[in-house]
Formats: sequence, C-alpha cells, structure tokens
Amino acid sequence: MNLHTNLTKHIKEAVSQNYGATLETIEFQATRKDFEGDVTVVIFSMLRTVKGNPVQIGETIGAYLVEHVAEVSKYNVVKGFLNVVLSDAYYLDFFRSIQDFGTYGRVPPGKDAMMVEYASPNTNKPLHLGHVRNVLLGYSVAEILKASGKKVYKTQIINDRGIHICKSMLAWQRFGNGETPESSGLKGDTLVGKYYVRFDKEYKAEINKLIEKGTPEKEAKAKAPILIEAQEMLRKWEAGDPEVVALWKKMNGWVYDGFDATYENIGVDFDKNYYESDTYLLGKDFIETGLKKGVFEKDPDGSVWCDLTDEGLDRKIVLRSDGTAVYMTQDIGTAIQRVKDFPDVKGMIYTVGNEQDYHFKVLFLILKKLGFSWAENLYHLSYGMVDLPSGKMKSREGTVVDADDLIEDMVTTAKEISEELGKIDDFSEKEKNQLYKTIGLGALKYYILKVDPKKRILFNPEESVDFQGNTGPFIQYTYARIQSILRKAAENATQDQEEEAIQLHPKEKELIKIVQQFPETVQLAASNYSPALVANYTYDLVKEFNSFYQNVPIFGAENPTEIGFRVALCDAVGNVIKTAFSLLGIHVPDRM
RNA sequence: GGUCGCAUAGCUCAGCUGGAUAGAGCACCUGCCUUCUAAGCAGGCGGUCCCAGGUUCGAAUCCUGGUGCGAUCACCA
Repeated sequence: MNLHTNLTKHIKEAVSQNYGATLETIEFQATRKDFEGDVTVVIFSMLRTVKGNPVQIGETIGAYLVEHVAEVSKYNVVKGFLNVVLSDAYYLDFFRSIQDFGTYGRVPPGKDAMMVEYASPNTNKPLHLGHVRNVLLGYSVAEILKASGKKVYKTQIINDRGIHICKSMLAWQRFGNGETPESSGLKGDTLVGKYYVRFDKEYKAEINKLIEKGTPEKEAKAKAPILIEAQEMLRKWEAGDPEVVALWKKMNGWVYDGFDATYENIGVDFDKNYYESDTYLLGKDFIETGLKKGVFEKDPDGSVWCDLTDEGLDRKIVLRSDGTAVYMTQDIGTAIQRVKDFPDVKGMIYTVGNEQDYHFKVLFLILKKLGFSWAENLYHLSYGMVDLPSGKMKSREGTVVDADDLIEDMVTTAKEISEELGKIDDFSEKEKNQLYKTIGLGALKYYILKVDPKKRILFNPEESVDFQGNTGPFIQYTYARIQSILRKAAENATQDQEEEAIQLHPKEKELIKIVQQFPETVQLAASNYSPALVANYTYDLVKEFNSFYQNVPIFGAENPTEIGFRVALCDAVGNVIKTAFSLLGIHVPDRM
C-alpha cells in the first residue's frame, strides 16, 4: 500500500476513535527543511470537522501513527502542523524496490497516441533562435509524453508555398547569377534566406522611389513593381507554371538540406513531415459538411463564416467569397488528414508561439463543433517570444540570431572552458569535439527549457549563456562525477560480505526522497506539457547530490555494506539525471 | 477600445491542488583542492512577492478593480 493512503487510513482512524469525527480528505505536504520530519500533516484544515486545539489534535494523531504505522518512527507538532518522521527502513525498502534504474520514471507506452507538431518553418529563410525554442519545446514535450506512457508521433508542417518563398525566388532569379550552395559554399537555407533579405532591400528601395515621386506610402507599398512581380509568380505557381515550379523545387530542395543539417545538429527528429503545398487545399471539402451541420453559414457574397459570438469570440471566415481557402480552412483540413493517416491518434499538440493563441482557440472550437472526438484533446503549446535587447527579431531586416551560429558559439564556449580546465587532455580530437558539442548544446537547451514556456525570454547574445550554477553543464558535470565514482567502484569491486545494518545519513535520506519524486514529476510535466518542471526537478536533485558528494565520504564509509549502498545511490541518481535529461533532449558525458 | 498572457532579490528564474520564517543561480563578500572531477561545496549580503480592496484560521498563490509590458482582434500566413 502506498504510504499516503496508509497514513490517511490511520489518521482517519485516530480522529474517529478520539474525536468521533469523520474526515473527508487529509492534506499532506513535504516537511520544510527547518523542521524535523519527512511528511507533514496539516491539522488546520481538519478544524472544521474536528473540534479542539490543533496542537492537541496533532499530538493525538502523531502518537497514534507511531503506534500503528510501522514506517512512522517519530513525530513533532508545531502550531497546526504534525511533522512525521519516517524510518530509515521505509526509505531503504523503497530504494531496494526500484528494479531497474535505467527505466525508472518511464511508463511503457499504451495504445493511445498523441501527435506533437513543432518546428513548422517557412522555407524562405534559415532557422533562428525563435525556432530553436519551438523545436526544443516540442521535442521535449514529445519525449515527456512518451515517458509518461503515451505513444507519440512527432510531426512538422513545412510552409513551403506562398508569397514569402516567391520573394526569395524572384530575388535569386534577378540577382543570384545562378549562385548555388555548391558554388557559394553557403548552406542552402542560408543562401535562400540571403535572397529573402535582398528582396526586402529592393522592395524598400522601390517604395522610397515611389514616395519621392509623390505616391502615398500605402499605395507605394502595394504597387512596388517587385512585389507585383512576386505576386505574379505566386499566381504562376498556383497555375502550375513549369518554370516557376522547377525553380521552387530547386530552391526548396536547398532549404531542406539546410534544415536537415540544423535539425541533426540540434538533435531533433520527426516521424512525419507534412507540406503545405500538399495540404493547403484540404479543408475546403469540409466546408460543405459544416454548412450542412449548421456549424457554418454562408453570406450573400458567397463567403463562409463560423459564428462564435456565443462563445465570446467573433465571427471567423473559413472560405473567401471567391471560394479560396484561408489559413483556418487549411488547418481544419490538415488536422482531419492527420487522424486519417494515424488512426490511433487521440489528440494533438501544436507547438506554436503565443501570437497565435486566438487562432488556435478558434480552430479547436470549430473542430469540436464539427463533432470530432479527438477535438476534445487538442492543446496549443503556446510559448512566449524570444526577444533580443534590441527588440523583436526580424528575418527581413537580418536582425536574427541564426540557429547554426548560436550553436557554434555555444560549442566554442564549451571548448574554451574545457581547455582551460584541462581535465580531458587525454581525449582524442574526435572525443573532445563530441564533448564540446554535448556541453554547448546542453547549456543552450537547458537555458531555454528551464523557463516556463508561457514566459517570454530575453536573450542577450552579448552575455553568454552561463555554464555555472543552475545550468546544463553543472548537471552534466555532476553526472560525469558520478560516472567517475562508478568506474572506481567497478575497479574496487569486492565480493559479498556480511551485510551490516545501514543508518541513513540525512543527506542520503534527502536524496532518496528526491529520487522517489521522479516518476510523479514526469507525470506532472506531461499533464502540464512543461519541460521546465523536469529541468527544475533535475536541478534540485543534482544540487542535493553535490552536497552529499562533498559532505559524505563514499569509499571512506564505515563498512563495505555502506560503501555498496552509497555507490548504488550514486548509480540511481546518475540514471535519473540521464533519463531526465533525455526528456529534455540533452546528452550526458561520462567525463568532462 | 474588446479579449488573452505576464509582473517575485540589482539581473535571470523556482514557488505543486491556498499553509510554517518566500527559495535558487548570476553578481558582490568569506572560507574550503597532498583524500571519490573546485563547471563544485559551506556560509554572508540582498525582498512594499506591481498597487488597492475582498474571501479565509491562513494569500506570492483564489476573487474584484486598477497600473505597466507583450500579444491578438484581416476575405494575411
């Protein structure tokens, strides 16, 4: 029986025997560090049903628990709090009950699947810091869901068509002189992004020229010849013009090569890609269904709307008067398509920035109204923008932190610190580079994931990401320390000796307590879609471990039984760190 | 203007369903490497938890109102 249920049962008994009252629920919390105890029972909340002095009640219950519950060894009462001390045996039993440290905290996947969408880039420019947050969040949430017992499909929808791509295409056609990734040595996505910026430059110049000639600004923006030409190119694409389509395929191909390299570098993957060019017409078919069901209504001009005013929202257009689809139409169609492709999918998670909160609120509502069962399990994993001290990042103006550059910087910093410390001088070049990457990426990923997704992040490229304190490298470092202990233990392995009784050191007890919380932390992180909970948990564990490490001798313990236990504890902590970090997409090194 | 989100130490962030004296890291100051990796440990300094009301035995947490910042409210994506 679970400890809390057991305690609950006996507390109820104590109260009914001594006060003749029946408690509905009992409130437990972890005992604060400043008091002796492991579990605290809040007496205050009982006072409505149990009449009496809280201290007195606490004493009565405490005495009863010591007498009737084997795991309870002592108690003390402070004001309305009953602090219960659990026996060492309870913690040791729990620790020994962990069958396999390697899988501890994970639940095997069940039947129901979730689809997690993340990344979803436009193909006119390389990935930047904003995408990095998106990708890290989406990947991590997918991994957390898997660990919590769900089957998961990771997906992205690649926005490979539209006016933005045509802008890059046009600028390349006009100014590129046939430049290719091979000829320029540039990554494909970087190359295409270069022409997107070039387009904007030309466009702005044309606007200024028009304004100088006396054209009003608004009109100038709409009538700049280069924009008109890009729009014409989009029309040709939609009409299937062979030349335009060929150029589109060529340049998108470059971009995909670039994206693949970046994804691999970051260490994220997808089970299925969707392309907007395949899906942008989906959804139109469901307009008719929606109209029949009365979910949608048609205006006299032929446009179709969904009236959400009863839900406190506005009317939303789902089909233009000329019969063409809007973004919403596409998203409706794509969602339906995904469930067709993966029939076991019972819900979907969309990792998209918070500027689209309203869009997803509407989308989910419409899908519910259309009556899909899975529409009940849709979640918009909304996250705050990543801003620079100078303000918002703008691809067009080139004021972005490029993902590849950022990773390279982090790896370089890791290298500098490692070389300065000189602990891995015996590593081969290959091993060193591998380690720098592990640490650099670890620093970046942890830095981003430890923050609550809802909050916006201010990223200052001038101040480098920390490698000390509450950081990825600190946690990786602790893992490496543990591996060092395990290596030493393996060398000094002794044969079985007589078992001696173990008395837990307070730090050992604390560590076991935190280890014990890991499975529930994974579940909590899954139900909240929050990698930050995993990150913060890991930090707490590691902080406690380092305190243990530096204050309690391991190989200098009293007897072999104790040494064995402490080594096993290190092993357990190491495994939890490894698993937790894998949920964040972060690797851990054996040495650093 | 309507709607949504955020506001905690100089800076970056925790704070679970309301609970004890609000916690970490960075920065600053003091100690600790002939003993398991000092990317560490032990300690110090640092707070009107945006403001004002309310609910409660008890509020950073819940409710109402306000302030500030951000987002959004297109036959754009």
